[in-house]
Amino acid sequence: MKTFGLIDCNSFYVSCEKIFNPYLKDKACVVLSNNDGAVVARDAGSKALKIKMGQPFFEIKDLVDRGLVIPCSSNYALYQDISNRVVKVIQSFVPFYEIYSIDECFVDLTGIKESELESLCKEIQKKILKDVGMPVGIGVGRTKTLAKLNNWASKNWKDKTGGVVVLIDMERQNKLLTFAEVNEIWGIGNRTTEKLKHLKITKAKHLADFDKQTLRKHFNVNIERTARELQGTVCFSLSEGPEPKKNIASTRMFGERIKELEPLRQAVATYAARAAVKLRREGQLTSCLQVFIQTSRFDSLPYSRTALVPLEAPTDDTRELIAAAQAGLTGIYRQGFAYAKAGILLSQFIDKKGYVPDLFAKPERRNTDKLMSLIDYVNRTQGTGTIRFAAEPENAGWGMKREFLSPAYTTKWSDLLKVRTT
DNA sequence: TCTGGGGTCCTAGGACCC
DNA sequence: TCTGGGGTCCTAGGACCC
Repeated sequence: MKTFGLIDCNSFYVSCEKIFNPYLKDKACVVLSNNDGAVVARDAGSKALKIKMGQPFFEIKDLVDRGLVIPCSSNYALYQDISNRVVKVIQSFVPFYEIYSIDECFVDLTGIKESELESLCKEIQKKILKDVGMPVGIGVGRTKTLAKLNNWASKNWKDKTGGVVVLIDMERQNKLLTFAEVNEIWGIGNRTTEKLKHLKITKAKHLADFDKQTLRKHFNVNIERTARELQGTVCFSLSEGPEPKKNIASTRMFGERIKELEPLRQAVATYAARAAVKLRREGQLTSCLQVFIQTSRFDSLPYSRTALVPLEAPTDDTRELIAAAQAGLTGIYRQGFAYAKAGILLSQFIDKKGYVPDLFAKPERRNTDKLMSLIDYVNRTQGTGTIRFAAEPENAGWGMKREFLSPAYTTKWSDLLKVRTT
């Protein structure tokens, strides 16, 4: 029998901001998306103010102006660093874990006595809070789906549970399943919840008990697996070590609308360069690049096109990707629209190790690796943007708006927190 | 005026093959 | 009037996740 745990940071982005800014501690606080467009993270205080996930900033601006809620622009460098620190603590307790997202981590607790699980979890929780300053909730169950649901319970009944819910005994687990709505289950979204209603499935327990054949026929194999997991049968196992990515995207809304081709060419080049860095970090070559541009989906006259640019040979060379992106853009750009967003998608990867170049490959490719790894090295150690391609502008008018940005407390010497002693 | 970004997996259907 | 069967591969679109 297996035992899984899920460790999940509470209001992760907001908690990161609060670690370094004690002023925020007792305030209601939200973190905004790129361009300060919408709310992407809320703490208990902002939830109490009925601020919703994804709510546009202008709708809560009034609350901000009245000082009832403090906004922060998103600061991903900070969040990633805090995330790494949390994982480090987890590592020191558990050898087998899966980093599921920036704020969640599955752990394999198989073999630990049922009577000891709760105290172990409390200890992990305490240590993460003490060493990193991050509050977490922990759910433990017989499958990943159950661990996730128990984690939800740990947050939903935080006061009663202290943020730790361990359910190994299936009778007790089933009690929770009769309480929990079906849309609280991992893998069951809005659409599926609506469809399940027609089958009179509204609680987690209904789904667990439902005929698996019928589920598979009406939905798909994953819904069937989810239902089995609710009964305690392991269908999803821990995947250790990150799988190689199958797609890489780099997309952004612009800080302001763009009408002309030239700034679009710059934007697309900038995103292509960013995607290329991710690609090289993965050790992959791409054979296909997609570039898209779109107006706002709220526009009365929307326009959205994607160009698919096959590459002559698999590559991770920024120069080739920029050229491909701009060539694709030329084909889809139409005058007369106010573009709000553009992006690059890379797909169809080949592992770089073991790739044998085509007999007819262009000879200049030979310089690629040295040049690219030098650029990556300089940018990694001296700061992003130290070396740019000419196609990428230094300061673009359409660049990101981040009005409420916190300092890079942990990743930039100049932003280090200062402590004054008097 | 102002509405996120980056992923994964599954399925249906078309193209193509023998 | 009649019009194979079975297989693979690829893509677009849908649904989900954080």
